[in-house]
Amino acid sequence: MPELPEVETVRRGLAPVMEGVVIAQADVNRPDLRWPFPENMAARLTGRRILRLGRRSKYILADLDSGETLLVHLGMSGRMLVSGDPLGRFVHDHPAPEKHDHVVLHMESGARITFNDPRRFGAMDLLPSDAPQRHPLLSSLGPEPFSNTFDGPHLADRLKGRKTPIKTALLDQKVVAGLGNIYVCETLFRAGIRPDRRCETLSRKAIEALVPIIRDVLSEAIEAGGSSLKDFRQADGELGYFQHRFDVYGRENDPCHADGCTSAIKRIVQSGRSSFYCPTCQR
DNA sequence: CCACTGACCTGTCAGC
DNA sequence: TGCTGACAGGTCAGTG
Repeated sequence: MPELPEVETVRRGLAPVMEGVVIAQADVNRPDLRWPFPENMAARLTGRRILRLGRRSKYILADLDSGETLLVHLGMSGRMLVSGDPLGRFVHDHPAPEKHDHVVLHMESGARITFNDPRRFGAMDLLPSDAPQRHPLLSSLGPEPFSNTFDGPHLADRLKGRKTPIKTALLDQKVVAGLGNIYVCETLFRAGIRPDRRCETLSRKAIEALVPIIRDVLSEAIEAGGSSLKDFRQADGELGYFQHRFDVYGRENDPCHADGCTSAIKRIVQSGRSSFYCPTCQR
């Protein structure tokens, strides 16, 4: 579900409750999510202090004092909810257990982190902290959108001559990490480019101009606490608010937001996924 | 290497 | 009310 802004929002919510704190107990309620959990995951988490909570693309990475890092992916419907923090930053009482609470971390502080994922497209794994990039899920990821290695020339080189639609290319995590369906649609609206436009027909200048737009869209979404459609919640259970600012995503037949434009937003399906765009503003 | 398809799961909603 | 089918934020394996 969650794209980079939602994952970053969750990470920021979890960090004050998890960083520097020992995992007193780990409940692992089933053998797998999308893939089997690593061997003895509960035992490898129990008693370990979390040194730092990081993020790479849509993955949350918790460095442990054992030299291992816990990798968490929220898939489409995953949530990580905090309850019962005694320091009062999270006032929520522990909720009653729910159907899809697959992993529960009981922190030494009294806080509890519940991983709930109805569709089970999420994942957890343990990897060596000193070489996270060797993990198969991380090894072929492209640059982080906010890093210095993601810039106009990189993107232009990466897309040069490709016949694939720009929408598909921006969803490709090897090109840039962290974009998903929502933020690609919003980016292309701001850029004035139709989602079905083939990369090879775009000028180098037009491709380079996408870089600051991608950063703007993502940082505005992080600022708003992500986007809540059906499932997404921040770590404290609150909704995100960026969905109120969508220009195109989910707005089929609604009026275009651009000044003076009287067109309605269109929806098309590209490689099995919906794309939304304004047929007048995007060419 | 590139481009496309189907698969993994469950829940929700629209339409009949 | 109840059934059916379409659809959902992601990503991988398999095919040509």
